[in-house]
Amino acid sequence: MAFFDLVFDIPADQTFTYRIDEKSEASVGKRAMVPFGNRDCLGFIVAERENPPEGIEDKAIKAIRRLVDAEPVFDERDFEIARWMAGYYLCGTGQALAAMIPSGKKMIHPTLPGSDDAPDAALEISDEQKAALDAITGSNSQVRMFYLYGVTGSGKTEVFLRSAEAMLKEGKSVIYLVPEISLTHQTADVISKRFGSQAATLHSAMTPSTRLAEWMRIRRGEAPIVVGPRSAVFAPVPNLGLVIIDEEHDSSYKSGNTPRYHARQIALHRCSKEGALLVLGSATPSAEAWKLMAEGGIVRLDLSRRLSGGGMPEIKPVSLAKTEGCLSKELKEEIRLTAQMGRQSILFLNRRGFAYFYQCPDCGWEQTCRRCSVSLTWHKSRRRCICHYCGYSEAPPAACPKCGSVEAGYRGFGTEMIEEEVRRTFPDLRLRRADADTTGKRGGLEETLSLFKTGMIDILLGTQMVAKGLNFPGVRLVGVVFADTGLHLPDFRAAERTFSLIVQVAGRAGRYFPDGKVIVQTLRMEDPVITRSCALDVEGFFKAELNQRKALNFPPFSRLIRFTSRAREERRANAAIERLASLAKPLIPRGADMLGPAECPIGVINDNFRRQIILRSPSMGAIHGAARELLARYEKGKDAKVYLEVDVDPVSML
DNA sequence: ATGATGCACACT
DNA sequence: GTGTGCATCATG
Repeated sequence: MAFFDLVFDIPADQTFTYRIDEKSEASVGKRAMVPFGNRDCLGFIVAERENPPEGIEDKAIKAIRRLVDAEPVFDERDFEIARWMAGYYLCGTGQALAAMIPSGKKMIHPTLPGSDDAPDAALEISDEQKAALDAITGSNSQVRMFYLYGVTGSGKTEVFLRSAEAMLKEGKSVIYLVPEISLTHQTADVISKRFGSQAATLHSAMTPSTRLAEWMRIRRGEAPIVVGPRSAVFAPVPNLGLVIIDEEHDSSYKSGNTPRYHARQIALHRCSKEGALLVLGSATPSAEAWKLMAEGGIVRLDLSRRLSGGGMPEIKPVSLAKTEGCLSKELKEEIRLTAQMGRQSILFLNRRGFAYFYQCPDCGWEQTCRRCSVSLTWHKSRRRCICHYCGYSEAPPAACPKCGSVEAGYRGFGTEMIEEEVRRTFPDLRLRRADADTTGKRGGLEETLSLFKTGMIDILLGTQMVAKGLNFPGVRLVGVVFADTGLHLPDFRAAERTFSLIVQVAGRAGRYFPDGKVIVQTLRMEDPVITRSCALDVEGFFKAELNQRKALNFPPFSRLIRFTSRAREERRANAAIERLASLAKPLIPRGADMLGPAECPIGVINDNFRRQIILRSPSMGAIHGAARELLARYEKGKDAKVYLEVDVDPVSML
């Protein structure tokens, strides 16, 4: 008789012991179906033991029903990552393992795409690219982190690829992360083509069984380069030498459900544990990365020039003040002109408007919280403007305090509304909308994009997702319909995201049509976020933004852990967060503080009321213990019908 | 997470 | 005296 400890995909961090006949194939690293409570559950075998644990009768030990895997799917290194994740992200070890390992049961081998014939003839690379490559490949053991900072089209990808090649030559493995695969498909294809069958791709579109087959191929060392979205950071490559994170600023690297890990954080941990190099890259780094570069923790490698020699398109901020509807005179003229030239326009709405905000339509002034620097959200029911970080609220002003306008009121902006106006203004032009509503059906986006590519559409109107569709030669004009939308979000990263988005849009636009034009509509002509993004002044933006963050003690100058209570009934959500807050108070260490309790920026989602507290501290170490203890104490007398969510290093604060 | 179990109040 | 709803508890 042999005994094994298993963990499950449940929040409780506890191992359970099972028995099995001696002759069986059970071993650490395999998964097994076992009776758990009343039902059968998939568990991860994490340890073997001689005897059942103390205090548990032999007859209480159940037998493993059957083994799922013929060979182990995880090893000691994976398990270490899982334990670290459980500690860092305050989840169960089993939950961490479940997030890492593809859920497939049997392995279905994917049909290998393409063949590995001749890689493209070696292109010449620029001096800058060469310098960057040399820095990376020649890095001594001291320097482990690099950032390829450069505009779209400056040849980051080629440097990434060559760094990877150099690493493979040394017999080491590479993990190459790209943002959500659905829209970065081509990137992944380019990479896997270049490396032929040496590359494994871990799509989110693959079935779990196919993914598991790839996972095992990677683990056997048959694919030393792995390309994929955030979950690929767990790829079980032997002898990891390099992790590349392309478009490092992209928020899809942060998981949206438990465990809410950030691929960058996991990569950091893996690289230091496994002695690998970390190379990040973007034209618009995250504030975290920028600060690290400034401090020298990450070596910044600049790619300042566009390879094709093309310049940037003209980026013109245009005021929306005193504009009826949502299309300025300039934008209308440019749309008309573009159509006359037989070319295409993209109208870009940077976010689906959700929140009503209190704002002056004449000068763009709006209420912000003095302590948190976020916009106050207008609450119609309470007739107050409320800060979602600290709960501060004030009455809406009768007139704009800045320009005296009495037109101030709440307003929103939606794609439907814009669509209608564009159709009305340009009845002769073919318009197509691409957003979550219209692409919900399978292939919707693909179809729209291919119609657009073949010139069957004159104007493409859409959200985030069309930003990636900018690589069409027929496009001349990009209009950012309302750049301020993102700025209204009650999130301390609002400015960063808005800035990043505009620069990205402009960058992509310029890559393919340097003769083109970008119009950025705004009510805040003098807002530094708008002016700096239109001037592509990344340095200037971060200088100001980091000063601001420092003054207000937000990341990257502090670390956050956010607790959210969620309940059908408002009073339950309130009671839970109040209790949590009072439990938290005595646990807060010196130098740390607590924000809230307050309503979440989106106070109700799906008929669930949401409340939050945020623990903040200069270092994660200082609040980790407190958060752990808080969770333990809270769970003791946990509130009924209330769900508690924990988010370490939250990215979206909504 | 998830489902069994035990308890309170309601109603045939 | 049984039935329904919800809170509590344990899962090996």
